[in-house]
Amino acid sequence: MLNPAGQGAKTLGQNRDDVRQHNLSALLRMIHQSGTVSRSQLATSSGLNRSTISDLVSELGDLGLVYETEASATGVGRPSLQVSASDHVVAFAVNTDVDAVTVGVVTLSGDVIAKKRYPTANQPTAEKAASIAAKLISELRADLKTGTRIAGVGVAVPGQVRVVDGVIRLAPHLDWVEIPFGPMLSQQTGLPVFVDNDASLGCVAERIYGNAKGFTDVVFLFAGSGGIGGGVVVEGVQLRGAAGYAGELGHVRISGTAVKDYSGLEGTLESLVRRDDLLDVFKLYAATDDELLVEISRTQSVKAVKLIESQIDNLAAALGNFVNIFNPQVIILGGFIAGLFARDNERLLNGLRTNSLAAANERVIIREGGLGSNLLMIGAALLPFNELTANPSTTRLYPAKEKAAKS
Amino acid sequence: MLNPAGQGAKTLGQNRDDVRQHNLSALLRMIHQSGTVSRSQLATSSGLNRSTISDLVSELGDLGLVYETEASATGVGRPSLQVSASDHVVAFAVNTDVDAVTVGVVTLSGDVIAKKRYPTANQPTAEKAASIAAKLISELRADLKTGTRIAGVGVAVPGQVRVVDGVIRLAPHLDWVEIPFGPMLSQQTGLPVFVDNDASLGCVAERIYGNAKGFTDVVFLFAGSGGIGGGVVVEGVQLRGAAGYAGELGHVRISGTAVKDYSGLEGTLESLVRRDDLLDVFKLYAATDDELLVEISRTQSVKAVKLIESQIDNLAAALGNFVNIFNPQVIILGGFIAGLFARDNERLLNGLRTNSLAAANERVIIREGGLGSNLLMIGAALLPFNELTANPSTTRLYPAKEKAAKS
DNA sequence: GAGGTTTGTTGCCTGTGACAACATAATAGG
DNA sequence: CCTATTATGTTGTCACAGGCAACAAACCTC
Repeated sequence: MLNPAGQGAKTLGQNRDDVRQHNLSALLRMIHQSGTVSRSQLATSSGLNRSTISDLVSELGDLGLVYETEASATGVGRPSLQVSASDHVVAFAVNTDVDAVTVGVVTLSGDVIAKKRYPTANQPTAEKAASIAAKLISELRADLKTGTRIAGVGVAVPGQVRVVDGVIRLAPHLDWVEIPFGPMLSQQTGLPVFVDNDASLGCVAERIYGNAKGFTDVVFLFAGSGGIGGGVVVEGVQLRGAAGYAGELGHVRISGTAVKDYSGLEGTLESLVRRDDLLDVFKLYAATDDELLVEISRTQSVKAVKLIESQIDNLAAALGNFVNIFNPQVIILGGFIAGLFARDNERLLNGLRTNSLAAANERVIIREGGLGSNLLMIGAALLPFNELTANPSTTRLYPAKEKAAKS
Repeated sequence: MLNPAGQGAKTLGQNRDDVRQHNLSALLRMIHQSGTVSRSQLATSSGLNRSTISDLVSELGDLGLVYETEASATGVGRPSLQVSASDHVVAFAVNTDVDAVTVGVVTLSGDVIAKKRYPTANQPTAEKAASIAAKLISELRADLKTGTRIAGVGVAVPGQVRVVDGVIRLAPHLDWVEIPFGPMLSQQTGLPVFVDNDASLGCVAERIYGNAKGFTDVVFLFAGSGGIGGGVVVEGVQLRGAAGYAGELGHVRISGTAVKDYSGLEGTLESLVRRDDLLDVFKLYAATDDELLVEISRTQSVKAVKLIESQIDNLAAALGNFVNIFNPQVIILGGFIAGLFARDNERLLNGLRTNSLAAANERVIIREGGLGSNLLMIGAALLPFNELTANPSTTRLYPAKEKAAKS
């Protein structure tokens, strides 16, 4: 080995077989992210020859991952065939939250075709959550159309996840510590399971299907009942860090105050911009996000306005940090902080400007998220689909009916 | 185009000719970063066949970029040929600082074989700095051995740089705003010029040649007379951001205090950990870094110790943020903050732990930089060399004697 | 010196994508 | 309705890069 810390995987040489795999993978990724693309678009985007595209697409078709349809003509010349991702290839998306376990079925074409939510009284234990998830997956699996094939399971967890082996290191709101959730669920379902942080997955989902679509440098911030999570995409690549814990944007310190957040850190964004404070001032208890957003947008109460302004200022300070650090093209806000932005975007933008360097902030766009309640379903499903698109011809797919499953 | 914001360059298809270029590039990069590698190491690291390595290396040899030597035997079996980066291929490294312009000559093998420093009374104007740099380059170029070829010029600037076109957006300590420094210097030297932020280059240099060698996730923090700069490497790739302004770690806000830094931002790391404050407390004026480091390490003055501890605490808060955000394997400190760490590493490590999440901080290593005064020379030279290693067979090299230069 | 081991070299082979020529399907214009 | 034009799909051929096997070379051990 040249390097002590395991570098080199990126600069490896490329033997001849890899080219085909690389190209298959590149095409499938384009098709997956776009849903439907014409062959000619594939050719121009990839730089590959028409004949090569033809060959590769037919191989993807043979693998059952895509299908072609004839398009109605739009201009001169022979109309190009439309290539679409198959909706007979699906992934299960799991979200373990404080008050429920949700499982969805997402097609390779990007649609959420089924979703089941299983409410839990308190925070479930990891074992409980895993068995609920396995049960829901089993039910949903039984309902799948014959011939449907399954790429795997993606799990979105509000906490820090060691991505390589699917171990949840710490999910503070669920009170889970060092849980091998991936292996647990894999054993119960017989499917490959991938686990990642919920906000990171939300970020990737927004980048591919949502309001950050097409951007290469994205900062995503999601505020829910469990604090503030973040995700970052840098030059089109998800920021994971050495072990996969990167992107904990809610725990960034912006103040010297001694207020602590859920993880015991002081003066962090999460400790200063709290959903509960808003609920308090509105005298709302157990409100949905929609109700909260309505209150934020219409309140005239002096006290509430003051709180909102203070939260906006703190949010601006944090966003300023992120702009200085990442120089993103777009910042996506989700949850109630999107409401703060909607309430007074001028104040947030001005605050952002005073808290960051002009060169970095001058082109930043701030937007609300665009995927709504399906955000985490789509994000989680991307995990198995990414595996599939990376290795289209070698990734194993699993049948809908479990009896046929064997290694 | 599939995407509105110009993605896709990464997922492009790969036509057949690219494979050769990719492999040539991969091999040259390995050789460049290691200085000397055996052919068998190249084969195992790259996964390419012996015969292919032989072919590719001989092509690199024909290009004059590498040469082979026979190694003394170390074990059983036929000894493998050693492949070394040529020291007849050089790059000029330029550092424009507040008090001097420095130009060095760096070989592809990684040695700084010449260096000239031209002190300036005050901050030079950009025009002045460019003409000084051009003059030094011309002198150094005349002294080069015949047959030496030049890859280009790399410039390290303490400020924000738009990397794509070499425009310095803002260098506060030099008082430069919106300066097309790259084009200016390119015109005067007739050589391709690449410009980047000094701390970012320092980070990359430390990662390839210094104390972060072999790590893939690195946070670099450098504190000099002009404030605190930072650089980040994520999964082996330099963090640049959308326009190349990312990594401004010195301007990260960690406190609500109203102290402003050089760029007018409040409560930032740079505003709270100041070199001038240390000089004040030691009653040192215009001290070198070495003198300052000695004082930091040996002082017993209560006032000084208090200041040092406060700076360590603030530094720890900032490092905690970076750990939460990037989850790095190693943090490299340069300048006087390395002295703070050396003075009381326990305090810094404890502070880091209380300011970051356990999962992310548990494996972080903190080290001082290892490249000393050559840091920026090596870092800046990497810019033209990276261009060369990316395209070994198509990058044009320039002769040592200027008269032979023609487009 | 014989045998084992690792590496460099040579010649041949395979697979992959480029390319050109042709076929096909649309629009534009008379 | 027919032709010209444009854009795309299809087919067969070709060039070229890297794999592979066999051999040669250089080292170690016994």
